Amino acid sequence: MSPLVRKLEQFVRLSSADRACLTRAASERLRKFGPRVDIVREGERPKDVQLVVAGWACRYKQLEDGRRQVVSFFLPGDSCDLNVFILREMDHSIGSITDCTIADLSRDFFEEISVGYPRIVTALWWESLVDAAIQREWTLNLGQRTALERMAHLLCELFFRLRLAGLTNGDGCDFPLTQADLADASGLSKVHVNRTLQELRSANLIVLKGKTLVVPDLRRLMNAGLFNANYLHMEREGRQLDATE
Amino acid sequence: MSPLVRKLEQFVRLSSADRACLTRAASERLRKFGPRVDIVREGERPKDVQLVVAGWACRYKQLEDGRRQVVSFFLPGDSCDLNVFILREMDHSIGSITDCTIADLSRDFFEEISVGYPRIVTALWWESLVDAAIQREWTLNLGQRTALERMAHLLCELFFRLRLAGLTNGDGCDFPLTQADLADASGLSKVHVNRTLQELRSANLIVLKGKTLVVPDLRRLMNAGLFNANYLHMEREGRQLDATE
DNA sequence: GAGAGTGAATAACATAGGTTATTGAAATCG
DNA sequence: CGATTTCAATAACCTATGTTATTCACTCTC
Repeated sequence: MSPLVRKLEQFVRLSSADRACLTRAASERLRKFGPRVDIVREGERPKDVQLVVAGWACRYKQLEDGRRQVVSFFLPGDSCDLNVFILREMDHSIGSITDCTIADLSRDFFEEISVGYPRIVTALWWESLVDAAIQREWTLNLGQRTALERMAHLLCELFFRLRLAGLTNGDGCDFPLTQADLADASGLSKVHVNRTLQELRSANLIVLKGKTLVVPDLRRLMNAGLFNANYLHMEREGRQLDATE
Repeated sequence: MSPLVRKLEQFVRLSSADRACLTRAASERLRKFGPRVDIVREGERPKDVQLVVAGWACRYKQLEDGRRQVVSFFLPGDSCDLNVFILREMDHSIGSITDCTIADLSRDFFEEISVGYPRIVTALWWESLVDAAIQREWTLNLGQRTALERMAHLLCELFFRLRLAGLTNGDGCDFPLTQADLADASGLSKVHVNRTLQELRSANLIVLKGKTLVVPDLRRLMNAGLFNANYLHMEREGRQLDATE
């Protein structure tokens, strides 16, 4: 099952027609990108909604003097704002981190689902509300948490989101971010990210080596990051996920 | 003309029926709140969409140890996320800053406009995309800008948004935020907010006294805050606003 | 109109995190 | 396979911002 379907099913029960519709959307109009290239650039007119079918990407904003902030990560199954096409120009860029496969979803696709696939519409609404909640949480993260808390929080969030998309194996996951990426996302310097990761390692909160992250005890990492998963809204009426599901 | 209508008309041309519909929505189911009280609390089930008819409010998140982050401000005419009612619980609180009048917009209202008022739907889409863009800009603000830039940027944003809603007079506006509010919003300490405001004052970038803000030269304040208004998407096809309109 | 509370200003001092530079180990490449 | 680039680690030093405390000016209230 694709990460997208898997993720959306955490919130809405989808029919097999729904799943087929999503699978089709994620297999047409594909574009492939190498690592660390721009997929969409600030200032361009948004034409489609981008769905990440495979690979990691990020949204980022940059100041004239080069300071750069990653404002969110795209994991497989994530897409950018619905309905962006009503805007005149992008206020941020989207860049790949790893090799990426992107599906472009047209305006027509959204018109199609809005008449024939109400559950998909609900699921996409849910996704966009979660995206907004994540962005608020990042504001809290950058504004209030210390370097150690901030890094622990970020790693928790990524781990939860990967797990939701079915991309973890046990307590580990692929982790292609460099320390420079983490610095851009956390508002810390590269050097301090390094120090902070050392600290997390020596407390046995993470094992991060090569491009693999292992979280031996998620509860402890959550505590270190003051992480409360409520903002990810991983619930469907009538059931709940707990941290270990 | 109400701040809401005035703001939405910056983006979409509304008919008089559209305007009447919005005006009606903003006059039914009103609740009044005193200053500095909670309007919605984290953990509650969202039942309606809140529209601020009058007064200033904010969204905020708090850590267990009391650290508090204001993640956005609500000015008159602003509303919280569309479709929140599909979520089970709020991941943040909404609190008043001044005396506030809030209109509760029901699910039914949104169903009504989605069949009969397509321009309002487009306008609300635009608003929610702008909200998302503002939240990303705050992420950049907290992650990369220095204290001085950050404060200048925040003041620029508020000034632009107030002007869009018709709530400025010339180069001045009401400004009910305390230095503690600014601290919670900017991730700085109260003391440093004070220092930073002094600095902005002595550079003649702002005149802030009592509950009034005057921006003698908006261009200069924008430069100081590395402020680029593109993320507010204040444009309608076929026309543009410039900084002085 | 004295007392209580809130918001702003300022000072003295402390520290978390930034900066610059160097080195080594892996990837990547021609 | 050696050359080049990228990424991670570490050290020495620095500064922007935080902390704690005090005072002053208002405004509210009884």
